[in-house]
Amino acid sequence: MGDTNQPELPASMPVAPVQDVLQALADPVRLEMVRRLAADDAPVRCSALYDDISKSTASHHFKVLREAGVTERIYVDGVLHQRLRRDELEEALPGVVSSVVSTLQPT
Amino acid sequence: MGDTNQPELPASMPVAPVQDVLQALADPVRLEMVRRLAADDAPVRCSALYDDISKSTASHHFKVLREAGVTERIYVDGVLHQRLRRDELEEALPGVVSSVVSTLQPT
DNA sequence: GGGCATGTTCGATGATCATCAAACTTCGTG
DNA sequence: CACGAAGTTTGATGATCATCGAACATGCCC
Repeated sequence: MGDTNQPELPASMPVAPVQDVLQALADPVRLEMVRRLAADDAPVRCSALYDDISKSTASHHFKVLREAGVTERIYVDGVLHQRLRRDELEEALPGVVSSVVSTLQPT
Repeated sequence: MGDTNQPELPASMPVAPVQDVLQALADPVRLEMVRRLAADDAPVRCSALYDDISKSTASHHFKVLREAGVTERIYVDGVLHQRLRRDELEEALPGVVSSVVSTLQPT
C-alpha cells in the first residue's frame, strides 16, 4: 500500500546517562566511528565507519553506541546507515561531541 | 630559607589525549570524584572524594585521573589534596567538564 | 527462487581493569 | 623517637569487555 518498502527499525533510545555515553565514547574504535560520523554530518554506511576489525566486532560497537543514544540506524535507499544524533547529544551534554570530535588524534 | 616545608610533588602531566580523558571519566567512582572536586572548585582532601571503597582502590583512581591530566596533587597545610584542573581541561576539551559534571546522576 | 552482499547474534577466548589486603612511605605529633 | 594518620605500591583475584568465527537474518538483483 503506502508502504515505502523501507524496513522497520525499532525507535531510537533516549540519550543514556552521562556515564554510559562516556563509556561508549571511551573506546578507540567507537570514537573513530563517531569522528567519521561527525565529519560527514549525514548518515553513513556502516562499512565506511571502520577498518581492520571484523563485521561482528563492528556490529557490537554499533550496538554500544546505539544503546547509549549516541547513534541511530536508518535506511537510505534500502541500505543501512548510522547517524550521529548531534542535536539530542548537544542538548544532553552540550559541547561534548564537538569537543571530542574536533580534537587531533594522537599517532 | 624560603622553604615552606611543603613536600615536593612531581610536576603535573599535560592533559592527555581525549581518548584517555574519556577513559578516565568513564568510571562511576572516578566520575563521582570529579563531581565532588567540581562542586567545591578548590582542592579537596583525598578522603572526602569517595565512600565505600578501600584506600588502595581510591589511590588507584586518583592515579588514573592524574595521569589523564584531569587532576593534580597539591599540599594544603601539609595535607594532600586533589585539585580539578578546570582551566587546562576547558582549553583541551571545551565544555566537557561542565557538561559531564552538571548532569543529574541517575539513581 | 537462487545467490550475493551486508549486518546481526551467539558462544568462546583473551585482555584489560576495578577491587582488595598487606606491606611500605611519609608526615605530623605527643 | 615512637606512634598514628593518610596515601601509595604491589600482587592477586574476579568481573567486564573487545575480539573473532560461524550461523543466521534480510534485502537486492539476475
